[in-house]
Amino acid sequence: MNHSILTPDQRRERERQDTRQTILDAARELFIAEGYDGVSMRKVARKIGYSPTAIYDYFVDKEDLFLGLCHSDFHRLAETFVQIACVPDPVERLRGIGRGYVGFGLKNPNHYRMMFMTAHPHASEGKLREVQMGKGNPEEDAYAFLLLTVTQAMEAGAFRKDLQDPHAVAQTFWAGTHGVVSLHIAKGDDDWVPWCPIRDRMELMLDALLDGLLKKKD
Amino acid sequence: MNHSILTPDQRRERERQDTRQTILDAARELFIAEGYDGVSMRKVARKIGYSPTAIYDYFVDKEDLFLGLCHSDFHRLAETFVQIACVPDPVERLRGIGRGYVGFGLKNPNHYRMMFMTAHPHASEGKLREVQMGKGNPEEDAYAFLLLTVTQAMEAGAFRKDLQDPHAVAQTFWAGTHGVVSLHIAKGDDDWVPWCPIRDRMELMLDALLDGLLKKKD
DNA sequence: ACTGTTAAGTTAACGTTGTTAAGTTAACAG
DNA sequence: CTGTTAACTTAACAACGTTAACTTAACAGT
Repeated sequence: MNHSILTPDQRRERERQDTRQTILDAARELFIAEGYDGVSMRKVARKIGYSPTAIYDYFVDKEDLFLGLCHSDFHRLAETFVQIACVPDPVERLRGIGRGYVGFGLKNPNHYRMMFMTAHPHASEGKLREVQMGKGNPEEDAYAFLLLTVTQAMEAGAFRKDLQDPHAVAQTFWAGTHGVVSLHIAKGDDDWVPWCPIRDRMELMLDALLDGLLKKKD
Repeated sequence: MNHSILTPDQRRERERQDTRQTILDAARELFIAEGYDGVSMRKVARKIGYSPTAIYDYFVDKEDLFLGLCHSDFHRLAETFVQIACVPDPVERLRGIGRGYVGFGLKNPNHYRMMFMTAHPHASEGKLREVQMGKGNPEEDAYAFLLLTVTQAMEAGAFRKDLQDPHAVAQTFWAGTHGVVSLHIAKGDDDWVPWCPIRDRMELMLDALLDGLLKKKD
């Protein structure tokens, strides 16, 4: 092990990343359990035995801390999509993307909420956040992957011929799957709507939406 | 005017409702402009020249105040739907419901957010809230109206014959429209996705989803 | 006209929040 | 040995939602 030959600078940098990760781990556990508003900086600090203000040496504010978590979740989402890339039929691939997307939201409801159900001011003020969240990051990659798949299906002549804009199709597909998962997260516990099983809703959405977008075989 | 023949009890009750409405009006304006988290009880009170705690004589807490606003918004949404009831073709009526629903969300994004994009604990604790938000209120009515329209279209034989559960169809339709409007509210300002016009997205969603649900004419 | 009750509204306060400023401590570089 | 810097702490600020205790005025009953 090259443990002892590290320069002090290197060692300090590694310790810094370790501490950063410790904060992230504790914060993740809390955010998953209690949601964004249910977690305070003081709670996170108490959990790792630090003072609340120490966190500000690693994250500029509370949102930045949560965004740090979302960052790796975007990565996981993109990884899910990459696994789907090997499915040969582009339409089947689309279905897989939909299932992966909904499944991701059901597994990480609080992060999904932060990622896709709350507006971030990011673009208008700070530029640091633009770099962190802007084009080229995993979220962009996820949309880019969806767009690519739609384009491939389009080139294969799978869609209705009046559908020429891959963005329109991709965004509609996204909206459909997002509707299923976000409605479930926000309202799935309300018992005055006799909800069908979430899996059925997902499959029906994929079936109907794709069927309505695809070229009719006659 | 029967102003002077009111008993003191009646007059006081009317004044109470007036004050309540004053609070609601001020709160609405603020909530629409600044969103739920951007508004504090103190801000509302300052706007109407009352002390912050006076509001608590009319609303049990901040959420209750906002729910009071949502209440009338649900009413307005239901009214929009009632206007659609006269459209003869049930499928066209469904399309109208979708347009009305999305339009409502675009016009009242902050209220839409509170109504459909945030989970309320309501069911598990207080019973006052159950009465206010439970079955029979306009939100239920809106869903009931959608369900009724779906059922009518189903009885008219408009849907694929493998679709037997009107709840499944209604919830999928809801999810589709909700996906369009909620994604726009949460992410419509992000410029790293080249969004199509929201109206196009809505129409394509309605087209594709309905087409995928309806019986094929062959 | 006096009295008790009640509603409407106030001020003061509690505990919590996100965040900043200033200070401490220890490790490093020259 | 000294100056610098990173890591971390304590103290504090302003704002929050909310409660408790109080004042003020209008009413009902006698």
